[in-house]
Amino acid sequence: MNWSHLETFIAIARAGSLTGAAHLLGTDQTTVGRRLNTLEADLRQKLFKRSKAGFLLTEAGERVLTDAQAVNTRLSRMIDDLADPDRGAEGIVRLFGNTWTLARLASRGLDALTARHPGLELRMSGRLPPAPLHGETTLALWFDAAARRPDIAYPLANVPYAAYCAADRTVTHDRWVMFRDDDADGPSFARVVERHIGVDRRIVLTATDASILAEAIRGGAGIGMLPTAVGDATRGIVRDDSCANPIERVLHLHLDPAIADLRRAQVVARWLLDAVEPALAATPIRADLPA
Amino acid sequence: MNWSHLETFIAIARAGSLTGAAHLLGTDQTTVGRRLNTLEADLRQKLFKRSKAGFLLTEAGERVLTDAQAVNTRLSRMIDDLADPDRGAEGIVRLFGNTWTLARLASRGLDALTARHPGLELRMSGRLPPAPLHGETTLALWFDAAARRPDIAYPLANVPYAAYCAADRTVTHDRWVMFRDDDADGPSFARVVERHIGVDRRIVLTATDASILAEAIRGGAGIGMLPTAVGDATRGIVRDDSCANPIERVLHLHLDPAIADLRRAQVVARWLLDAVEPALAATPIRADLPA
DNA sequence: GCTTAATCAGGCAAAAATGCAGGTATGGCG
DNA sequence: CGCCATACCTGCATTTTTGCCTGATTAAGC
Repeated sequence: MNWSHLETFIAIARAGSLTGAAHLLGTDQTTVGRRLNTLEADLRQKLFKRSKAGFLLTEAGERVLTDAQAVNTRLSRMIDDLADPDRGAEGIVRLFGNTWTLARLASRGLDALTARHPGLELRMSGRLPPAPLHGETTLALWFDAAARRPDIAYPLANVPYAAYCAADRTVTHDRWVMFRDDDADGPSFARVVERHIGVDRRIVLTATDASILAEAIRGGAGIGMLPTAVGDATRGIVRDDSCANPIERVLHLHLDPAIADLRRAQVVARWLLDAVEPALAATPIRADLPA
Repeated sequence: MNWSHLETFIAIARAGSLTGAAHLLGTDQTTVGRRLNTLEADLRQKLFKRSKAGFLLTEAGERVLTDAQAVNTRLSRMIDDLADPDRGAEGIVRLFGNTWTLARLASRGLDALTARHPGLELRMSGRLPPAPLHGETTLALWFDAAARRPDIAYPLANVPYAAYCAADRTVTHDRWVMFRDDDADGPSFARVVERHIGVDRRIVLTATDASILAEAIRGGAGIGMLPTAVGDATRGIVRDDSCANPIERVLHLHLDPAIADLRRAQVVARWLLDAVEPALAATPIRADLPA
C-alpha cells in the first residue's frame, strides 16, 4: 500500500468529490480517481459509495478515515516540531470568518506577517467551513457562535458596534438594516439588536456581512448597527448614537486543540491578536491561547 | 512530503545501509538513496549521519523514526482490522529461532498453514534479530532467554532433551559436545548441562545448533544432550540415558505486544502451538497468548 | 602496501504515474 | 421532453520515477 494515497483519500472524504479533492490537492481529478481505485484495490475494500450526492464514506471508509486523520495530524506535528525555529512558519493556514472581518484584517500587518514567514500560505474564506476540517490547520473568527465539534472558542477581542445612518439624508429612525446569518448556529446577533433598538422598528434588509449593510445605509435604506471600524471607514455614512447606544460583541477565535500548538497556527493566532485593534477598532482580550 | 518515503526511511534505519534497506523493501539501492535524499530535502533535516559504520540516525532522525514507527504500526493494525475475516491472513511474518527448531517446525503442518492463508509469507531466520524490529510482525522462539526490549516471552512448550551417542562406537563417557551461543543473552544452557553431567567431563565441541551437534555425535566426536526430536530422527545415533538423565527446556515465544493482535501474528502463533508437539516431541503449554 | 569486498553515487533506458483531451452519464430546469 | 451544467471515466503524450550498469570510495585482510 502506498501511504501517500491516504492523503488523497482524506481529501476526497473532505471534498465529497474527486474534482473537489483534486482542487484541494492541486492535482488532476483523474489522478485522484486512479489513486482511490488503487487504494481500494490494495485494501480490498470499497471506501466510498458512489452516489448521486457524491462520494459518501462506507463503514470501512469511516474507519480508514479515522486512522488516516490520526496519521495526518501526527505527521503534521512531526514536520512542525522538526522545522528550524529560526526559519519562518510554513504551510497552509485556513482562516474562516465574516467577509468584512477578514477584509479589514487583511489590510493590517499582513505584509509583515508574510515577509516574516515566506512559506506561510493564508487562505481566507468568508463562508462557513463546509465540513469539519479535522486535521487541517484551520482558524475561525466568529462572534458569539459556539465552536463546532473539535474546536474550542477563545475570546479574542471586544469589538465595538454603533448605529450609523446616511450622512446626506434625513434620519428616519424607524427603518433599519440588520445583520443576520440563518446558517450560523449559536445565539443570534439579530435578536440582540432587536431588543437593543426596540421592537417597533421596521427591518427593511438583513444581510450576512457588515460591508453589505454599510453600502445599504449609505444608499439610504435605513439605519444599522455596524462595527465602528466599518462604519467609520465608509464614506457617506455617519455615526449617530442618538438612534441606539453603542454595544460590544466578543470576537472568538475557534481553534482545534489538536493543531493549536502547530507553529503556523500560533503565528497566525498571534498576528490576529495584534491586528484586531487597528483593524477592528477592538480591544484585544489577552486570551490564554495554548502555548 | 511523500508519506511513503517514511517507509523507506524506517527500512534504512533498521538495516543501517541503503543496500540492506533495498533488500528489505525488495527494491533497488539507488531508489532507496534517492528517496532518502528527497525526504531529507523536504524536511530540511539530515536524518542520518553517513559514517564509515553505515547510516546512523541523527537526533532529528531519532525523532522522525519514533513517529514513523507509530504511523507504521497504526497502519498495520488498520489494514489488519480491515481485512475480510473469511480470507486468510496476509502479510509478512518473521520467525526467529534456532535452526533445528525452525527446520523441524517447517516440516509439520506448514503446508496446511500456507494453504489456508495463501497471502501469508513466513520468513524464518536461524540467527538473532540484528536490530530491534519494532513494528515488523516478528515472532521468536528461544529457550530460557529473556525477551528483548518491547517483546514479552510466553512459555510455549516443554521440550525434552536426552543424551545421545554414536550407535556404532564404543561409548566414551568423558567426551561431550554441547550447545552454546555466546551471542545470546539470558541464562546459559551450557551452564545447566555442565552441572547436569558433572564437571569432570571434557567438552570437545560446542555449537550453536542441535543439528550440528547431532552430526558430531554421529561422527563419534562424543556424547551430547540433544532434543529427543532431533536425536531420535538422526540415523546413526542412539539415546543413552545412562550417560545423563533426560531434562526439559521451556521454549518461549517472544512477541511484541504492539503487534500481538495482528491477525497474521495470531495465526502463526496458533500454528506454532499446534506444531511443537509433533515437531519437537514437546508438550505444549497452553499459554495465555493475547486474544 | 596491495588486494578484496562492500557500499554509495551518477548516467541512461525502461516502466510507471500524471495531465490533458474527449466521451459519457446524471440531475436540474424550463 | 430536450437542453445545460456538472462530474466522472478512458486513450494518449509527457513527465517523473525506477532499475541496471558503471565507476569511485572506503574498510578489512593478508
